[in-house]
Amino acid sequence: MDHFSRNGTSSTPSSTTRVVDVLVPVAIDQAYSYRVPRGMEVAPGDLVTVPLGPREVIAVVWAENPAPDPRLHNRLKDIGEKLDLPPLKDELRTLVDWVANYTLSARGMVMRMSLRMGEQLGPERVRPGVRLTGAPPQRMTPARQRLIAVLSDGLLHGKSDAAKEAGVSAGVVDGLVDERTLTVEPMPRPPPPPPPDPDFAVPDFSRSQRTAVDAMRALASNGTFHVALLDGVTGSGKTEVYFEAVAETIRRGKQALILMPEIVLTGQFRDRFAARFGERPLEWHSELTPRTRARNWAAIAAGEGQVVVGARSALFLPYADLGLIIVDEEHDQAYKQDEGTHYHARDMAVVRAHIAKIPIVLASATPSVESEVNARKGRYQRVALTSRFGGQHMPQIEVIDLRREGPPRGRFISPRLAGEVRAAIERREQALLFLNRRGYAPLTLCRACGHRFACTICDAWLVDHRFRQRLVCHHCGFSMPRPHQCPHCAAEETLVAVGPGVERLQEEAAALFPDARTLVLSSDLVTSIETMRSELNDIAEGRVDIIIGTQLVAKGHHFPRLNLVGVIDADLGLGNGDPRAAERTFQLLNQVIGRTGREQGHGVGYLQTHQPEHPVMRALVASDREAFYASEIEARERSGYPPFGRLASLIISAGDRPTAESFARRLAAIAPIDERIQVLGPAEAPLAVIKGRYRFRLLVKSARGVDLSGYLREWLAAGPKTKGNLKLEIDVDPQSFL
DNA sequence: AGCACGCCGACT
DNA sequence: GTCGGCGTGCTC
Repeated sequence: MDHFSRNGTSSTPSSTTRVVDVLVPVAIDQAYSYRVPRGMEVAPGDLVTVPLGPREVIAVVWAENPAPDPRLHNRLKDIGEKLDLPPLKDELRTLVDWVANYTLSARGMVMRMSLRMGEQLGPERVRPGVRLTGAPPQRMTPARQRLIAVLSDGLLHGKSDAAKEAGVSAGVVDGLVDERTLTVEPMPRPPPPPPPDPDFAVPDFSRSQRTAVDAMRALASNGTFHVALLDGVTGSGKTEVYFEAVAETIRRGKQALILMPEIVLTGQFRDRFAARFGERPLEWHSELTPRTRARNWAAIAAGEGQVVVGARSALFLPYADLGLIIVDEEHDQAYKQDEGTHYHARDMAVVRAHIAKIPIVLASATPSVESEVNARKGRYQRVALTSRFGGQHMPQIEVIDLRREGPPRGRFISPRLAGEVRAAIERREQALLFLNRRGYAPLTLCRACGHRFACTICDAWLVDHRFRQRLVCHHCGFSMPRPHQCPHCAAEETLVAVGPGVERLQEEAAALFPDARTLVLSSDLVTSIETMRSELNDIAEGRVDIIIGTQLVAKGHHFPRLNLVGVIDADLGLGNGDPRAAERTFQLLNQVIGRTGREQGHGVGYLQTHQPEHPVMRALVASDREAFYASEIEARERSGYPPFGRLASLIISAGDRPTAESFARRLAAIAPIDERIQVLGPAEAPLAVIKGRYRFRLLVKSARGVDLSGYLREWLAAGPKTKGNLKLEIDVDPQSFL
């Protein structure tokens, strides 16, 4: 028992002292108990500050605690203060508990995602303004003259704005303030932007869109829990159609959340939104500055931000009155968070909609197999948009069999594809060469001794990046200068690049089409959103003939002059043992080829492949989506993979192999017996070493409908304690197997 | 001796 | 997650 009371706070609680359970934003699952100071009124959901160890944190009152643990009675501390912010609603607290339970992560960490408002919650900084009120200064200078001219209207100008407009430094402004020519007044706070106008510009919908539009409006006005799968091919006007559900939600005075997989989208998206609603939506993503983050958080909590466009973390925000969720590109893998709390934002969005009893729309041109099955079984309402808007045709797709008509050794563009690209350029059209591989070459080896350059701390080859003149590990970021000598046999200039990357493809394209203007779009070459925007603009304005890109080009960009896509290696994503490989390849290739023929209506896609008979290639060539889903659903059902069975993965990692392996074995050995559940492994994880950590994996496979989280919780509670640098990562419903 | 760094456990 | 405590090992 602690006899040394801290700060005199640990006096014996009298029967009148109220105690509440408070969830603190740290990696702790239980709520902690705090005393409520006399005169303070708190209720579950309230934001408070509490002392936690040596510091003070913002936390949330989670529940009343009428019977505090007697072992803690003299250690309970007081709540600091109650913050003047709207409380977290029941609905959000239930979601936090639900997600923490499902993902087996600490509730404190899940709650933290709702409190990500930055530390800038204090009152808005007042911007100083200046006004011309006094006599001209004794000494007039040209700079002072210009400033006075700018302020001659006698109105209040922002101090830095006025200086900028007059082309003078802030010192000149201060000088005139000292001379009493100008007076400083606080700038009034700019009024919040007007809410989006649901009737600003309602588009004329085509006949084929109208049914879908009606469904969207109906779902939004019913306002109850309901899941719709908005299934529309690229170019069918999906966005404009789901905007009608958003409009209806605004009319009902409620908030709408639009989730997006990649925030790069918001540039073009923002403009489309403004064209429809006359205002911009509120944004939420990791690139926000702390100030904007705090402001947007407060606006969302106060119900002022009526439409929020955000990345997955926007799901956990404390909306004052959420009435609709849209998950755009619902099939996108980027919705899965793979560190900290492992959650799938699309799935948790459905959970939130269910808890809040509101409608949700999942939109995609290539729905995830999970959502497709739900639509087929009638659990989700399917709202289909089957044709492209404005008379555009679906692209035609052809296979180039690399076994029969492949390029010469060391080259990657087949003669037929090269011919088609040449013809396109001659027709003054654009071509896109797609290769989902950054850098110059994925492997470098020594011709003399066979030495291969591998990362020293990961189980991966180093990727040659010629543009940066370095060999780079794509898993940990390690890099080294490109050597000229083999470190193994000391031979000079014997190193050869093996396999293609986009940089090498550009080299080949430049050799094949010396007069064409080429541009590489790859995430590692994107220095800023601004240059990316100007490059996209160059493409749109026709200043580029051949675009060479990775996955980055598949995401939502609109290339008006593009009519030809060549997929350099259509097999790249297949055959790495990942049960979702086929689905992902189908979605990615479909999306890339969907970039063509958006305006002139005769897009063609060429798939270079070694396996033209693969169901993915066949379905793409025949434009037969049904065939793909039918074969994929059948395969999943046969093997008991999601959504017909459930998976969880446990990754055990440690600084040395034996520690990781023996822990994994001990854990596997005590897995509770359950005839509906199989525990597979431990096996070395697909990437056995990352950042110097040795990784083993246990795969838990169960029938559909089994409470996997409950099973895992019970199992792990009885398991050996993780200690030292040994780490156990739990991923319920894993998406990727790497 | 003095301190940088890493590991460990507590946090109501 | 974040802090302090404490051990190890290295040095103006």
